[in-house]
Amino acid sequence: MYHRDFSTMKESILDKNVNFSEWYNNIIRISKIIDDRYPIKGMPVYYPNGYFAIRKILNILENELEKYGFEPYWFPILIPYEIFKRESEHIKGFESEVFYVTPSKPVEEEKEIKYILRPTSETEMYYMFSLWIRSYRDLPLLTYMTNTVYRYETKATKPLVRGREILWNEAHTAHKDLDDAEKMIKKSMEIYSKVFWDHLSIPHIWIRRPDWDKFAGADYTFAADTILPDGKFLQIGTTHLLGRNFSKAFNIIFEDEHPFIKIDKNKFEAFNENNYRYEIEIIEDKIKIRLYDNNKELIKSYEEKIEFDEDISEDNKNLINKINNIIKNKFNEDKLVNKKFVWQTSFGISMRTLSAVISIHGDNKGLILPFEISHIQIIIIPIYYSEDERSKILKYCEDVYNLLKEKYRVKIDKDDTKSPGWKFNQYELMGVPFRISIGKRELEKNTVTISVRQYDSKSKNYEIKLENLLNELDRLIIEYDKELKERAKKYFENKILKIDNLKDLENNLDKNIAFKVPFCMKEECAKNIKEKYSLDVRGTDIIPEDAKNKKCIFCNTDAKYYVYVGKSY
RNA sequence: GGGACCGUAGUCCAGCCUGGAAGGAUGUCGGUUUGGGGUACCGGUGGUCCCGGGUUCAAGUCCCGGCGGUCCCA
Repeated sequence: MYHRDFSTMKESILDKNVNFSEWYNNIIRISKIIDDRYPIKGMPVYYPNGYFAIRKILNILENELEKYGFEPYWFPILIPYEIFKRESEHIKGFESEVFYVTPSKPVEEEKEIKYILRPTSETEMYYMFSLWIRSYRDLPLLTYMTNTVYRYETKATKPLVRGREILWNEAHTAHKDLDDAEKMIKKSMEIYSKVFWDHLSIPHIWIRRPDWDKFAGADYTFAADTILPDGKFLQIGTTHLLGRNFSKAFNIIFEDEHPFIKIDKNKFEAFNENNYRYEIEIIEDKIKIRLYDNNKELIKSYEEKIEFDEDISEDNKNLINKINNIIKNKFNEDKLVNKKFVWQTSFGISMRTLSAVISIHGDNKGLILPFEISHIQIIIIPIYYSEDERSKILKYCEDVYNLLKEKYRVKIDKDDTKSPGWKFNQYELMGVPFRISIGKRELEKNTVTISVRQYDSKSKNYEIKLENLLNELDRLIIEYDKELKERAKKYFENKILKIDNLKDLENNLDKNIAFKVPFCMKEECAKNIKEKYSLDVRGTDIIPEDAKNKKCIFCNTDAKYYVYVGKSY
């Protein structure tokens, strides 16, 4: 059942709507995406049809990042264990699933761990960031790395979805203040949505993860979730505001123009030479300043009225001067320190994206790939009945191939041992968008027959004169991707049901959909939901939707926000 | 983290309960035929029965451990 060859296609059970999980497991093998016979759990081998698509997706992303000013870096695959341990929350989140590396054949007595395989690259990169960053002029630092990371998954693995080796692109940035870092978070979501929707037609929503589910070491995490045909959420991209958690652990410090640091919407802080902390809060027309010592004890507090100014930022010279003067005059402070920890973000997209493409666009005949990422975009299939015809038709195929090869990834299948019908089915299975059949008919009329991959039905055929081929292709490709996108949009329309009571949820549990419901935002309640319904609380909208006049549909206490709940991968 | 099921030819499987000669289909190779939606036939080829240990005169089959896979629950 697990490793079907093309030959057994007729017998195989491949109904996406009846048993999605089985359909997925079969399709990724028979459509030449992966070969998971490699004898390590969670580490399959990727065939060209799969690896090419993964690389292409990551290339699209790299281009988008570079347009915004990101630059590629390469860091080693090994991280010294000592460095990995530095950020306490981070290590808590990852230590149980890292691969530990011993530098040579381990001797029984020497069990000391020296290195780990990177499970994600924050720690190794930020070790270097602390050496590179000196001045505000070094910021923002915008880096990305397309690489592999390793996580020791012990339980169920699923090709492309959960494995021990992950191909992905991770971006890491450092900024002078919170505003700048949050702008980056916004931009990262824009870039990712462009990749998911504009290029790959994957419908998705951005969700603010609840605190108990955020990235280890982050202040908050936003995730792009899509929903697969079985109604389960699949996370396909994440972006994290790391705040100053890592810069404090790794000592990533820069010297700024001025000493004030924006730490919240209307809060600043600053430090004096003794490392005493000033907290400056601006509320409507008041400015409040508090001074804390090293033990976080309040030493002095002061407030006064100011003219309200909309622009609360370090760039507002008026405001900064005002604060400076108060501190100088009322707190007798000569010098505030300009050295600050950087604000950081990190975000990533992995090959999981391909599993979403396969799951959402594919049908019972096989894969359907967006034109841009298909390894073979156009397959030419010669059809002939005699030796004499064969050479003429192959020559004609070569002519068509030469016409297309500059612009498209095109291939002629000259294999005589397979019938044309067999080939039609094989390339549809592999998700090749366009087929060009060339036989006697086309040869005589100087045309080609283009067949376009259709969802769950036979290809649509167009007979086109050779001189119109390039123009017609342009048009058909746009139409192909447009249909793909419209189908995906329609697919997603009824995937999330917004409801206010538990009965409606219970009645729809078997409908392969997700839900949006009023929720109390308590972790304990989320745990109960998981236990009782196997549903995860995925989080709120990025700007949470208010549910203050509602009751949490699970525990019936006052609700705070609407959250997304559903089964998940 | 807990549980269920599974691993036999390149692939998909039967055989295991009840121990006694390694099977089928498909692929692959040679040939004939066929070719516009998975041609048909003839002949050949293909096995560390996942690995290690145990029980037994005898293990694919029973027992234990590991590796790998699928699913369910947390």
